[in-house]
Amino acid sequence: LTRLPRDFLRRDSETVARALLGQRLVRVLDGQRLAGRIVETEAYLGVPDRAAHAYGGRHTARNASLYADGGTAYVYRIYGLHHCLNVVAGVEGVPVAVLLRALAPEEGIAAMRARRPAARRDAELCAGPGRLCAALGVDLALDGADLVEGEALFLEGGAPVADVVTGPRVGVDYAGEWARAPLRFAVAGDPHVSRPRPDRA
DNA sequence: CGGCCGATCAGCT
DNA sequence: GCTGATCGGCCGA
Repeated sequence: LTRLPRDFLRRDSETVARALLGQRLVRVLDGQRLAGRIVETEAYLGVPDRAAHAYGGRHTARNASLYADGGTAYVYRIYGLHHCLNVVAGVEGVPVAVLLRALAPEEGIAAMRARRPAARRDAELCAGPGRLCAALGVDLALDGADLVEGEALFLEGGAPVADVVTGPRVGVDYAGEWARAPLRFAVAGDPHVSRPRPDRA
């Protein structure tokens, strides 16, 4: 139940993406804790990364949070209706981040189910970036939130993860070589990971 | 279980 | 205009 310190997040995004596996994401909604263990992430490397929203230094109203200090939340809407939550890594001015793709639900599971009636099993509640946001009630109102000191959405330390698998990032085929780079990370064999699963060890 | 399709919108990849 | 760092419902097998 100890919070992750900011320096944990002020590193390069690939390091942070690996290190976040096994840590906990906590959302406080109506005074209740909804929480889960992070089991799947993707690293976005910023300016040189064709798949990243900050590719080529792009800096707009939508992605402004990417340029904030490590530990800030970057939330954006995708396909018009879903949301994705990123943990900004690095330091202020460096637009690198880690997309949170899946959680193993631990606390407030009934509340998550109420928000996601389509989920058939607990393993599907937070298996996917849009599903995770729906289950925890994360939307654009939390864009720019402080995940280190904030009260509504924050990160807590968890158990270290021994086996990590890697694979290509999802949905970025347009990004050429960058699409195939092994920048997706998951806890090996964890049933709460989204599909398609990464394979390489 | 796998594949297709519609939903819905901000920034142009 | 077109298209995503997506999901869920519906179809057929």
